[in-house]
Amino acid sequence: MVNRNDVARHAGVSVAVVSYVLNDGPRPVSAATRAKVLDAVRELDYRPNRVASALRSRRTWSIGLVVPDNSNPFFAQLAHAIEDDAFARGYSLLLGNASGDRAREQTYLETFQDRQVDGLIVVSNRPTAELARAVEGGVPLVVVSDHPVAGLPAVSTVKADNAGGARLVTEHLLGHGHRRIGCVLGPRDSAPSGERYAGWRQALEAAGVAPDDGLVRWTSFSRSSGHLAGIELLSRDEPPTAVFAATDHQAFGVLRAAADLGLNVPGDVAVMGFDGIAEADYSVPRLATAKQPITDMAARAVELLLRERHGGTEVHEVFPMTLLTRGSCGCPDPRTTVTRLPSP
Amino acid sequence: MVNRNDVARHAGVSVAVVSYVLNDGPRPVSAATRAKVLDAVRELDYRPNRVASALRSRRTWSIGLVVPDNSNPFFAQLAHAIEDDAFARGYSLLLGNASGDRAREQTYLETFQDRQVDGLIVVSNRPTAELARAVEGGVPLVVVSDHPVAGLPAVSTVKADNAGGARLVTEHLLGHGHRRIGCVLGPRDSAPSGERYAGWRQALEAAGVAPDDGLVRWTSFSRSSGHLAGIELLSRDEPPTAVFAATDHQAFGVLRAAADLGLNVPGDVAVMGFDGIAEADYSVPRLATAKQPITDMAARAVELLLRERHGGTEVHEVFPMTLLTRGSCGCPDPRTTVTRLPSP
DNA sequence: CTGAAAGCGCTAACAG
DNA sequence: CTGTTAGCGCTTTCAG
Repeated sequence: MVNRNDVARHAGVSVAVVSYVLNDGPRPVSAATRAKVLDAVRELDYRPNRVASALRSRRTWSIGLVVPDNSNPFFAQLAHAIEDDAFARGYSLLLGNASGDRAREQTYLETFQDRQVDGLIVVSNRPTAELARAVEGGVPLVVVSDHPVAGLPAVSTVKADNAGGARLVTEHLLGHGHRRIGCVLGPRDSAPSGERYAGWRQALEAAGVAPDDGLVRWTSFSRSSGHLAGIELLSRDEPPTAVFAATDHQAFGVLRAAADLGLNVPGDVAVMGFDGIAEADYSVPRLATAKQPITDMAARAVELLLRERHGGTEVHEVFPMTLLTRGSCGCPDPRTTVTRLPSP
Repeated sequence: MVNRNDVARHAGVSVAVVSYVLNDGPRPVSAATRAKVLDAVRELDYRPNRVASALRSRRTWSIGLVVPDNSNPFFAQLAHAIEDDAFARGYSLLLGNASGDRAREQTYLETFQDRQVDGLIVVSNRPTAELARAVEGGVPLVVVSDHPVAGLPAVSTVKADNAGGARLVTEHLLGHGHRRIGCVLGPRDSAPSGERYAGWRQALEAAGVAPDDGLVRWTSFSRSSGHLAGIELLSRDEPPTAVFAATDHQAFGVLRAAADLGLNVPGDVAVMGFDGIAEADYSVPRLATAKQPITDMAARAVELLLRERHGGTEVHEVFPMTLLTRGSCGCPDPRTTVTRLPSP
């Protein structure tokens, strides 16, 4: 493999000059010398070894991303958005799935630090404080989707307004005239889950409807859990007339449950989700939901992460959610009526 | 940061011994010395710098994965499966999205090599030969989902039996009595797309039905393209009574198109997809499809990649597909009939 | 403006 | 069984 010494020899300059040219500094180089070096680089097809560069400069130009499960569309879309930003800034992305395994998540936190990543973005069920403890080495860390706790180490966080989003959804269902609104949540110890539950309660109470915990299901954030919870709720003697699911994934499960029970959505039961993943626009009926501004959150997470290199102070950002009304909540579905196209 | 010198000093041994202990070789170490070293490691909370180790040993314990789009469930599930295998073997995964941009894909191929990955797995629309050219540095490469071309450099490939899968699907629709079977494909220059088209033709011809290219739509592998193609096909004067879509994503678009046109699936039109992504089991109706053995393919890709380190010869593997019949093709949906559960 | 030289932290001969 | 030492390829200070 051709290395920097070969280039220096070929160009008839010292190895330092090759660095100066390639890194545009830290010392200036005359135009003539620069040209000689660039020619040599081209002729030898030289590509700097980023590992050696990282060792010396203490900068790997890589960031680590740990998510619960990259095949869950919400995390997938978040990961893609983060990768976009990282790529634009010249960083590469190391991706790890916790896969519901604390030990595995911990291993990734450690191995990414051992690999000297320039920063770590973590999406986790674990409280931020616990994650911060795992990152004592001084690697910048940004936590996505958990809430900050007072008196933490310098960890920035980025999350959506979970309670506000849940209120938006619940208020919208109330607006459709529903009073018995079921609520499918994630695990009890998940912070986002608790906040979405709170939003559901707040909206009901504000409307003078007593929240009925018999209509609440604490389960896990998956389609199958949503399906099961949906079957349970919709099989009650007095079933809810609408269901709010804490993730779009769970809402898909509820849509399935309704179909399994021969119920029409939104006629017999309205369904709304949470997250605003892209696939929500392609279910039948289309899934009404509240959208997290995924790309904005991703952009901010990367920005905060890289800013911390320069010793910024930590920031806790909460992003507002947007209501997306579609067929499943009882709103007219804009594209449901399609004029028949002429055959080509 | 505590480094290996600190450990050696603390343990009262030489730096070499620290290496021998931590790497379990290449020289043996007495039990007593080993204990001293391990104690020092624990007391100092020492973690080896993997960058330095990589520079010296020429092994990064990382592999690069380039996919078109990690938020597409098929690639997401493939990436997850690959990450699982990599993790189990102690490798970390660098993930890059080509995002439909040749230049970006090329940049990733290069930057991952510059980062000295131990291997590269690429899923791409570009022909394998072209990818192989981008990887001259001798980095092991495995291409997923494209077909091999004779006379290539040593590149192993892994793919599903696209034509066979398409035949399975088409034969199944024929078995349901359909004769006018539409076909929604990806881009014309995509090899998998061409093979799925061939499978559709073969099945029709074998059944004595003349393939009608008026029922074929070459488009892109997305939900929206599937939707548009579905609207077109189903709005014809003589619409197909069944549609085979070359990806599940496209099939979701076709399901939407049917709903938009007020058509019942499978009553008015049967729909089948291709890929077997997890979400196909949660659409309404459930999407019948042919499943690629994603985890097997991922496992094999990683295995071939790492085997090449030891100078194996290239292999081209084709994985068989499995038919998954569900409500959308006209088969009874096992879980459609659910006994009402008693209220809790 | 350019060159020489000292490492970054680790591995693995080679020597004892 | 253990210690010494020469780098891996690069960056950057310090001299010239």
